[in-house]
This record gives sequence, C-alpha cells and structure tokens, in this order.
Amino acid sequence: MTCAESEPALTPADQKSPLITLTDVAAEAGVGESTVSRVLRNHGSFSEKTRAKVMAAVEKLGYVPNKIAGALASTGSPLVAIIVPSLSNIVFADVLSGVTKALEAKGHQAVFAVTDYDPAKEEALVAAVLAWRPAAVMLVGLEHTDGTRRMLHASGCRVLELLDIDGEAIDIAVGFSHHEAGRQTAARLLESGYRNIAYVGHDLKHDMRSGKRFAGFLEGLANAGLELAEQEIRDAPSSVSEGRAGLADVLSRGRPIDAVYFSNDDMALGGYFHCLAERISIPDQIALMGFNALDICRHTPQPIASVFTPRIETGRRAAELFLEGAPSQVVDLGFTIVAGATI
Amino acid sequence: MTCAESEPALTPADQKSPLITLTDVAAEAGVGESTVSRVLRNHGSFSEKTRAKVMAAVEKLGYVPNKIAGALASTGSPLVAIIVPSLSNIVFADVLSGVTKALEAKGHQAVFAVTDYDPAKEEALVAAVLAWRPAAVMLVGLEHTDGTRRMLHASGCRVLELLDIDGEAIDIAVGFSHHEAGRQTAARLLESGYRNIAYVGHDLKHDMRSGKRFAGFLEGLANAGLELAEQEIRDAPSSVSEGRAGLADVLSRGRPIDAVYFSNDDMALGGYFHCLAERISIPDQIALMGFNALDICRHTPQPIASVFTPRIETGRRAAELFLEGAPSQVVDLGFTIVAGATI
DNA sequence: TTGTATGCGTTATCAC
DNA sequence: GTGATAACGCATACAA
Repeated sequence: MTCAESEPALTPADQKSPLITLTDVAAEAGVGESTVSRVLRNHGSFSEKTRAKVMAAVEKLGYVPNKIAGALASTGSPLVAIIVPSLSNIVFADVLSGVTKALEAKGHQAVFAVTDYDPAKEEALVAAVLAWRPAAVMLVGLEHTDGTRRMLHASGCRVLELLDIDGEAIDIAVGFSHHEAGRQTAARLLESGYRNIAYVGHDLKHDMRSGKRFAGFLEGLANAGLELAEQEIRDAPSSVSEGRAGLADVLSRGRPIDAVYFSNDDMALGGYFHCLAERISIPDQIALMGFNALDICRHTPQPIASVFTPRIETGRRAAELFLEGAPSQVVDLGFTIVAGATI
Repeated sequence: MTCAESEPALTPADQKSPLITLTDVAAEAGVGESTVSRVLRNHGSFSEKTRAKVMAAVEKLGYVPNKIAGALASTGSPLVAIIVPSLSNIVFADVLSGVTKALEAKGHQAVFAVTDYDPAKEEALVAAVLAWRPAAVMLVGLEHTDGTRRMLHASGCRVLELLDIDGEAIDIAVGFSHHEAGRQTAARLLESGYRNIAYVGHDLKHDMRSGKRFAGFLEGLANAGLELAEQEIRDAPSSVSEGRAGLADVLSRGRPIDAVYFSNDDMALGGYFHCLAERISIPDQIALMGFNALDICRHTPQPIASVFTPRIETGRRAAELFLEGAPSQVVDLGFTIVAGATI
C-alpha cells in the first residue's frame, strides 16, 4: 500500500506509453518468453530460481498479462456471457450475483447484457456476445427466437437457461416449474377456504414465466371446478405502483373478493399498501399472495404470503454445472410456499 | 425465423467443428480477406457488387466475427469494465442499467464484477478486468486502495468513478455530494421544527458514501447548535429488517425522539414498517426520512420523505462522457429532496 | 476497388 | 528445465 513515487500528472488517456508485454518481462528477467508464460500460469516445469527472476521482473515492470491475446492463442475462453431481461427486478440481480460469485472464483469473467424483455433484442445481444467466443452463454427462460437458437447451436458453446424448466432446453436448464408453482399456489388458497379469488398481474406478453404461473394457477382452480372471480392484467412491467393500482381497480368493481393472487411480490406489496391505505383488514377481508418471497415482503407488519424461489442458488448452480462440464440436463431446484400472515 | 433443416442432436459441447473464420468467408465469396473485413465494418471502400457477395457468404456460412482477434489486431478495445459493490442494492443495478444501455448502442460490451464492498477484492477485480484491456473502467465511489490507483494509472485506460464527488477523482467522476445531501437533509428536518433527531444507519465502514452523508448530517445539526438525540448504527449491510430493528432499538431507549434519519430508503422502509406495526403515528409522533427515493417508498400509504438520487442518469452520463472522449472532470448531477408525507 | 503481407501478445509444440 | 517458432483470427498499411 505504499506509493513512494508521486504519480505523474497525466490523464490516463494522455499517456500513450506502450504497455508492458510478455516479451518485456522475458528480457528483463533474462529468460525466454515461453518460460515467463509457464511461470505465470504455473503450468509446465521451471526451477524455483527462474520463477523468482520472472516474478521480480513482473513486479518491477508492473506487468499485467493480456487476456485478449491469451484467449486468442489458447483454445478455451474464460469469458461467460450473461443476458438477463432486466435489472430493475431484483430477481435477476440475485441470479447475476450467484453466477458471478461462483465464476470469479475460477478465474472466469462475466460479460453482461440486458434485453428489456425483448426477444429480438435478445437475439441481437446473443450475436454480440458470441463474437467474444464465450465458453458459455447464460439466458433467462426457455423462450427464444429461432435465430437465437440457431446461433447458439452453431457457436458450440455451452448454453445455460435459467429460472425456468417448463419447456425444451437447448443444453442445460436450471430453475423450477412456474406452471407448477401457480398450480400449487391455487391449491394452497383453496385449502385455506378462499373461493372468490382474483388475479392481479403485469404484462404476460413479455414476461413468459408470469404467464406460465398464471396458467398453472387457473388450472389449479379449474381442478376444483372454480374460475377466477376477477382479473386485472396491467399492460406494464411489474411494480409496486401497478400492483396497488391493480388491486384498487379490481376492488372497485364491487364483486366480492376474498383472496388475491399477484403475479409477483412487487405487485403484491403494492396490493398490501392499498389495503393499509384503505384500512382493509388482512386476511379477514382480503387475503394476499405473491411470488418470489422477496426479503422486503418478509418484514412488512404482516409478512406477505408468497412462494420462495431459489434465485441466487439458480445462478450458482448454473455456474457450477458449466464449470464441471456437466452433460446436458434439466435441474429442478424447486420452490417453497411461504405462508406469511396474509392468507 | 425459418429453420428448414433440423438441428443435429449434438450437445453444443460435443461439436468440435472448427468455427468459421474470415478466411472461410473470403474463400466462399471469392474475394480477399481484407475486403471481407472492410465490408463487415463498413470501413474503406468496396463496390456494391462485392458487398453483396460477401454478405451472401456471411449469411450462408453463419459467420460471426471473432472480436477477440479483432481487439488484438486493432488498437482500441470495445470492452468496458464495470465494478460495483453489490447488486442486492437496487441503486447499483440502476447505475448498471444506465451504463449498459448507453454503451450497447455504440457497440461496446460490458465486463462486469462485484466487490461486496471490499476494497481488497476491488483491487483484485480491477487487476482481473485490466487483463482484458478495457477502454474504460467504471468504479463506484472515490475510495480505492493505492494498488488499485496505481494499476489504473498504469493501464492508460479511462477511469470513471460513479455516485460520489466528495474527494479526489482519478480521471472522471460522475455523481453528487453525499456530504451535502446529508447536510441539506438535516437543514430540512430542522426547518420543519424537529429537534430531537435520531439516526439509524448501516455499516459505514464499508459503505463510505453513507458515512459521508452521516457526517454531513451531523454538520447540518451542529450548524444549528444541535446534536443527535440518539443513534443506532447496525453492523450489517442496509436492509429493511435492519432498519426495522434499528428503529425499534432506538425507541426502546426511552428518550423523546421526534424525527429519524435513516442511512437509506431500505432502512427507512423498515422503520416505516415498525411504526405501522406498533401503531406509531407518522409524522405526528415520529417523522421519517430516508435516502435515494426508491420507487417502492413512493407508493407506501404515506410516501416516505427522501432524497432523490440520479442513479440511471449517473450511469448514462458516465458512459456518454467516455464515448465522447471527454477530458478529466467532475460532473455534479445533484440530488433532490422529496418531501413525501412522513415529515 | 481490391489483394498481400505484417503484426497484435499470447499459448502450444516442439527441439534442445 | 528451457527457448525458438508456429499458430490464433483479424486489422491495417501498402502495393497493385
């Protein structure tokens, strides 16, 4: 942490000093280039003495190996591409955390992009990241354009599809069944005696997984010979405000409602806030159920009933499977219904 | 979107088919390699006829340019490294969104890493990303180890420090003054007549910026000849639960408190929930003030007073300055106090 | 307008 | 244990 010499007053952009290369280090250490390479990667054989010489030279020159060149010369790439629909939803940030944490321990680098839930944009981004010859591409969900699939197939790199297993996987899929989650949620509400059930959701056009949960939920109701009493599907991404407005809308229609299923916890939290503001008693007058079991909803005055989803675990597991060189497979990490105090 | 031929049943990992290169395309199109390169980058001159030939060959072979090779051959790298402290805090996800959105439009790729608020880990990550010879490195905050600074200086790439301007910038800093935000927050509470003010915060050891806000807040009180009535600093990252527990703790001490300043909105939301649970009237019995003006806190039954911070804008602006090749500078994007209904 | 040759900074394959 | 040398796939003069 000592820095005896004062830094030059140059802007980083100014100094055009050609960066130190392997060749410089070799010259400084008085050894061959391949020896430096071997020492630095701790690969092959060399004497302790040369090792010291090389390390001294590296230290003295402040050499940082150029991975661009390394990746080109060697066969395998240490890059992993991660493409998520959004970052405003904490769910994807969690997955990203899980992935990067597992990856950086093994010296891999994450290359990152956001699709905004647009399959066409996803295709463009896949093309862009594929140009970096990543060892693996991680995507969210199983729904992709034909072009995306084709490129992925042709690339020859591993493909990890996260957070969904309801469908055909390209290579490896890690997640859980949203359809089943919806179905079990319906069963849970019915079990508690609710019969006049409403749904408040966000745009299922773009978020395919919330659509699958909804379908599963309807199936769960149908199994008991029931239908939804009311439904309100907002034409916007999920948010607290949409959830709040959505519940207000449903209740304004006057039909008796005793439970509401929200497309996720952000929406459910909005509904919860509406009830607080309108002094609607929970769960006596209305029961609320969300999805994801976000930390925030566990600390509301009444914890909101939800479904815990293994998000960080999904990211971590996917990274591990890739690192292990695991064969193509589908990994079901499951989910857990969390009762809370709102049902 | 048509896919006439059925895909081979091979696992992506199986097919070792050597990928298509520029040379293959050149051969297929019956032109030279440089011609293909020029057409693909739309740089230099070529006839419309050869362009068509090249594009046809590219299409037919499904060629994807290798940017690794491209980056090595050309001088500049299209990679931008982004290193954030965490992703569980939506603030950094916002910044990341802003950055990537502005970047991808210009064909740049984001390389990404998370420090977990650990300066030593940040140093290691900076070393790791520098190996990819990025055109720029984006970091959060102005506090870094000497080693980090030295590497950054030596790298010769642009350095963008985000979300803070209280201190010495390496190259370009984009953000606002946390010290000033804290000071103005104190002034605002005093203006509303509050005098028995408590602070509930999270670990300032790691989150330097919350420490700066706290210092500014204390200064603001001192300017009016006041001191904090109570303070509770949790030894954990900010979260709703810590905020809730922190406020409970402060109130349990029995001293009269009429306003509480939280280190951020996550903490403030926890405090708000505590008040709801304990039927503490807001702002009559206690006023609450947070920081960041997160969307979620704008939709609670009573919107929580806070300070809006330009997070996405910070990311966007930083990316733009880099893209413009702007000179070293400090950009103050400011902040805005949002009254809400809790003060 | 187009093709050829050289180099980018490594890794890997050899001889030594 | 060590050091030349040939790839790696592309961009960039430069020549044609």
